[in-house]
Amino acid sequence: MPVTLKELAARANVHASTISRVANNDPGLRIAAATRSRIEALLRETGYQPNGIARGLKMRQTNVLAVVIPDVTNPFFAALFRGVEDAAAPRGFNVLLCNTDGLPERQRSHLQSLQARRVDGVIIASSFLKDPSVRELRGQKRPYVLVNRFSDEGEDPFVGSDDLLGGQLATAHLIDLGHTRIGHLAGKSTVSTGMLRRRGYLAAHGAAGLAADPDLIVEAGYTEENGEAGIRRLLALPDPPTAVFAVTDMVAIGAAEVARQRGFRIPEDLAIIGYNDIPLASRVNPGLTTMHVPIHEFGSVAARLLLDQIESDEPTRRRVRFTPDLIVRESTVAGAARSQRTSRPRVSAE
Amino acid sequence: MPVTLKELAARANVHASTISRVANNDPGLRIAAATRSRIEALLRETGYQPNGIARGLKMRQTNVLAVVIPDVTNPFFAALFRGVEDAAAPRGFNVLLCNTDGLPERQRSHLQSLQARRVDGVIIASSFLKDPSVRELRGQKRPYVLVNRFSDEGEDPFVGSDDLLGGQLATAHLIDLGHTRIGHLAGKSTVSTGMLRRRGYLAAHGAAGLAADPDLIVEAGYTEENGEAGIRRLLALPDPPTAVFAVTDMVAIGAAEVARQRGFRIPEDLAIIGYNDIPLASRVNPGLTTMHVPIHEFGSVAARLLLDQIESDEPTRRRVRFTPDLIVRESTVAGAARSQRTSRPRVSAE
DNA sequence: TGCCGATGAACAAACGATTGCGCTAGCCTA
DNA sequence: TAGGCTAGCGCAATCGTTTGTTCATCGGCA
Repeated sequence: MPVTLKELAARANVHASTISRVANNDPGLRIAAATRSRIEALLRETGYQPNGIARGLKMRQTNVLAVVIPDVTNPFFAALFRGVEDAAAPRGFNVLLCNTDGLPERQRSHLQSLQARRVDGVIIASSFLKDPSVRELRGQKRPYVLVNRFSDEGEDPFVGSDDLLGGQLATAHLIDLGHTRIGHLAGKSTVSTGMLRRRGYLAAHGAAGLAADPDLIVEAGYTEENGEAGIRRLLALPDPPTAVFAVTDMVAIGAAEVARQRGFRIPEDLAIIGYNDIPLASRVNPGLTTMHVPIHEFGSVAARLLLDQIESDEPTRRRVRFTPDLIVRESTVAGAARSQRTSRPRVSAE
Repeated sequence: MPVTLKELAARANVHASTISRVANNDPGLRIAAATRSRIEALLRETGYQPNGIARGLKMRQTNVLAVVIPDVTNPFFAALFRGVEDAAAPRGFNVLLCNTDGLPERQRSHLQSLQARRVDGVIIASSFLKDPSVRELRGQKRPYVLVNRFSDEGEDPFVGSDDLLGGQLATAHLIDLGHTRIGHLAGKSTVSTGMLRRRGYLAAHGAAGLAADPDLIVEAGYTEENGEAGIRRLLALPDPPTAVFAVTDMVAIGAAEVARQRGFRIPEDLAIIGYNDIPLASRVNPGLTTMHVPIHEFGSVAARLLLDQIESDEPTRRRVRFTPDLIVRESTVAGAARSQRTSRPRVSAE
């Protein structure tokens, strides 16, 4: 049972408040040197640590952040979380992790629970374009930051990549390689990344004077299984694509696996490009061409945005968008250098 | 600003305590039907949620668990965490995630912070054999469970695999394939998994009447980089091994990568077996032969052990050990069926 | 009519910390 | 010697709940 202020007070023959001031190094504290050293000795001796709960109640601050993601088993979100914790821990914050599996009801119940717990801030990388739970969050005064995906009109604080540009660059890469029938394993149109990357895909076609065949766009999802199912539909087409832009690396990996099982050589018969450059991307065979985004930084920047809001006690509307970067590997260009980065990512913040 | 009991009390013309009893559905509560429905309507209308901090202070329970791991970016620990959360969330618990990067001082500082926060229980998958921070934990009355690695004399509650047997089975597999010079990329001897799997490696040699060459054992570590460095040392030997047992899949993957870069064909020139069967293992090329352990279950069983302790308010000494299972892939047997599981894992609990 | 037992709800004391303010010595000054 | 200043602490309210106890009211019964 940890020691309390009151017990220490009894032992030192002073009032609890005095112990508290000494422990907290109250700057304006006038105290006899003897008393101070007596108390300090006692603090060291007992290894006193203030009860964070009581302190949280009084101070109205818990020093806890929460991260809400679909699934930490997905390397993208694991890296994101590390970014958050690496920025939060040095500033004395612990981080709760909540997995939603992409289910709105789990997201709602997690957010409710977080509100009841009075966490100081929430990072959500799991939101939909029209997301009631995010709307609620806007109503409260609790700081929050959206990561990777944004919601609605985009008035929320946000950290992510320029998905429109990314989708465009990815598709343009395939076009540059001479492909004209390019499939798109798209994300949900209810999710910003899905919508924007798809728009980028279309924009690249437009810019190249290519007509985009609607049949070549299948709304897959974000998981490996989604990629497997999606590529099956594309390959079943009468005139199947020679290249595919997948909305995420996991989708691309699932697609590549199925294609290979069906005897397609990659990239000769089917070129594939993903998005995010998760660690796994450079490790699969063949290495996955993809759009690199600074995942770890997403997390740390989001955390800093949150912490600054908490410390300054005023909300922000800052939106930080990183420019994605094409990484060419063997899944689009046979014999490409593995794992080579073409340039450093740039950042644009508003 | 969320509504408080006192405010509701004023609005309903009753005392705060009455609201509290209604909200908590106090079984022995005698209350006029009219009052009750008036209060219930108010509760619904305002969406009242008790302040978890105040409640935690009074009840001496936070409904928060913590998971302490080296790095969630490692798929093994990500899966472990999911297991914990999947078991904890339905019972109303949230879970803090703490990454230590294997640094004892970060572990200490996290554990201190967790103690100050009065989390209800701690799951540690990052402990050393002689671990001062675990020793401290034993001193407190806070429930804890060690996962995967245990500490000291092994009197702590624990969930993991039978590492001695696992090491033995892995090595025996290589011996069965005809290898006689088998390298071991070992874990730290200060960590239970490292020590036991190494012992299993030696035991398999003994059982087969093979002499184990001490030069073939290099204490590598647990990361991919450790595997890369380790295999370099093994390959630099005058009489290098024809097969390698790596203490974890990540180490095996690092080793395989370097070996392949050096022109070794796997498994023809060098057979490699790992441990844990992380998702990545079936996806690298060639597929990694490994010892399967139920990672997700590690987490969920550990969480249940913890929750049972918390609810019953009495500590446990239960130790649950799963039997690892050989999964043969192409990294030891050319043309082996990918991803095939030989049998269901069995469990032994004490 | 007077007493008693339910009934329905208020009171108040925690839980452990923080913090503005008040109080008591002692010393200095006029 | 009285009044004032200051150093050095203690007091007590507060954060929002929970929960054992007390209190008032009312109906029933003798």
